[in-house]
Amino acid sequence: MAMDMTYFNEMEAKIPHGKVRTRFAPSPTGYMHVGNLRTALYTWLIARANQGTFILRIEDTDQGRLVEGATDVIYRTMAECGLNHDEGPDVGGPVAPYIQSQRRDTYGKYARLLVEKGGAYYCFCEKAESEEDSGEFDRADDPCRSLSPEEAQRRVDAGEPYVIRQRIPHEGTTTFHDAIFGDITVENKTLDDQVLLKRDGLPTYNFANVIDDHLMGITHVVRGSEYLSSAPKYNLLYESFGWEIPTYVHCSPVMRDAQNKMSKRHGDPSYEDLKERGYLTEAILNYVALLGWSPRGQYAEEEIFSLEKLAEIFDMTGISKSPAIFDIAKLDHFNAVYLRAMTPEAFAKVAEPYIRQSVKGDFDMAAIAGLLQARCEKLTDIPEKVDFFDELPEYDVEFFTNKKSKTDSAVCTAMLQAAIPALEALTPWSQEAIHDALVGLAESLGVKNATLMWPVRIAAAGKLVTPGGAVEICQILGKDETLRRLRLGLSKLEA
RNA sequence: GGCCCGUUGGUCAAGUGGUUAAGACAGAGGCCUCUCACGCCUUUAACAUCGGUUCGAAUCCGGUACGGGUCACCA
Repeated sequence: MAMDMTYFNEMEAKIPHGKVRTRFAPSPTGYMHVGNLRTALYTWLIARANQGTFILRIEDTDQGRLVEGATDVIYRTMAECGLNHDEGPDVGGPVAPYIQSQRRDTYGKYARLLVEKGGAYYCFCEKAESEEDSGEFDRADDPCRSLSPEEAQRRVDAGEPYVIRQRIPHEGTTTFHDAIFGDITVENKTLDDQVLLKRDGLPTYNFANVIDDHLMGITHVVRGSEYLSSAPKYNLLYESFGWEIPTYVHCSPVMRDAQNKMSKRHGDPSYEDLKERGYLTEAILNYVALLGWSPRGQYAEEEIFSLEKLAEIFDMTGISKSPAIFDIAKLDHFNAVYLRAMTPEAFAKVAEPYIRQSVKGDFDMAAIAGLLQARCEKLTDIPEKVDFFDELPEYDVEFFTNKKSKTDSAVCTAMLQAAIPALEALTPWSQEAIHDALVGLAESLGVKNATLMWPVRIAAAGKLVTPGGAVEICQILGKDETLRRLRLGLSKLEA
């Protein structure tokens, strides 16, 4: 009884050929791990570096794990990162649908086709729960494997529940090639007859992947190295179907430490968490790109790359085999580099909301941002640094004493006594004017700049460490508020 | 336990038989300087281990150790 091949012929006819096609296929869990983001990035880069097509596919076969709004997180993250897709659930494409739950009948048809071709068989065994952790590895042959096709068909027709299992040869070896790991050979007897189609008619992940990747014309299968050991079974599947085998690109995981992967469960940050912690998208992407990949040749000594530049120079042979530990300190550095590289205007724009967290008063935001740009690694560093503008903090008179500036309370008293009238007389309250006045004053008093600047800054800010010096702070504070604070400092010293 | 994979400074990593074994982050020291930063300079620190091949090995081959993955009707 020959199968009607019309359906399959139609499906095959739709497959695009000739161009590199990659896919990112997340399952919608509600957030993007750093590892996922990196996989998405590499997948996108392989497509872009080869003028290929990048596809987004949603793997939602596990209905029990569906999370509300989870696909939105994926769309938003991808869009925010600039990892635009050419085909996907939202934009459609020639091999739609791109959501696995909408493709379910396809898998069943292909599973039965595979049975027909001899690469799979019906299995009527009860779910074997006993063998869970039996510690046994040489599992006995499944009894259904040797059922005659007629017998199996008869039981299927009789309505007996079944699964479809892959028929793995007992003898020989299977070799597959991975772009990162090279050739890997395993003995077929170490492979088991995995379930392809579950009792409920839904495909297992491994089967759905093979079917979808083939029908969508995927040329490069990029995924985590945890799938390395199932790759031989994929090859056997492709061979049974008589399909072309794609290029495998297995990526080692991003680790939190030497032995654990990054995980939400351990509190490791997702992409969204990192954004919330004050990191820029560009910095995150740049860092993540280099976590497990490095450019060769002329770019080997550089590490600041825009997404566009990466798309130009990315070469998947630079992906490393060993896992990489996520180092937040290095991300801090990348973020700082990106922050400093922004134009003052652009920086002021992203910084303002953070400045506003602690500065409600009417101050020059651009000027405050100017103080901050070279002084923060993360945007979240900001609020704490500028909290003295709105309100002068309570501070200890001891702050006035500083060895390096050669100040103590007596010196500071004298300095403030001289500084107050000098500043009071200033008409244009500009940075330049304040600077000239104070530097001139220091000179006429015969002290070094620091000796005068220190008490002025302490009195103006009430903090030992501030972004910017006395001049900038006074300017931003305004004349009245500066004088008020300096007088307050003086009375503190005289008390 | 079987099978598979990995191992260059604390971290990311370059390196593909001959190098003083890059570079970056972090650390240390210094310069600059009105505090802190920025910037600049200097500096500490590595080929897991044992054998083999070779005139010569981080690079090739084996053993060992350590780490990871996988062995689901999960993805």
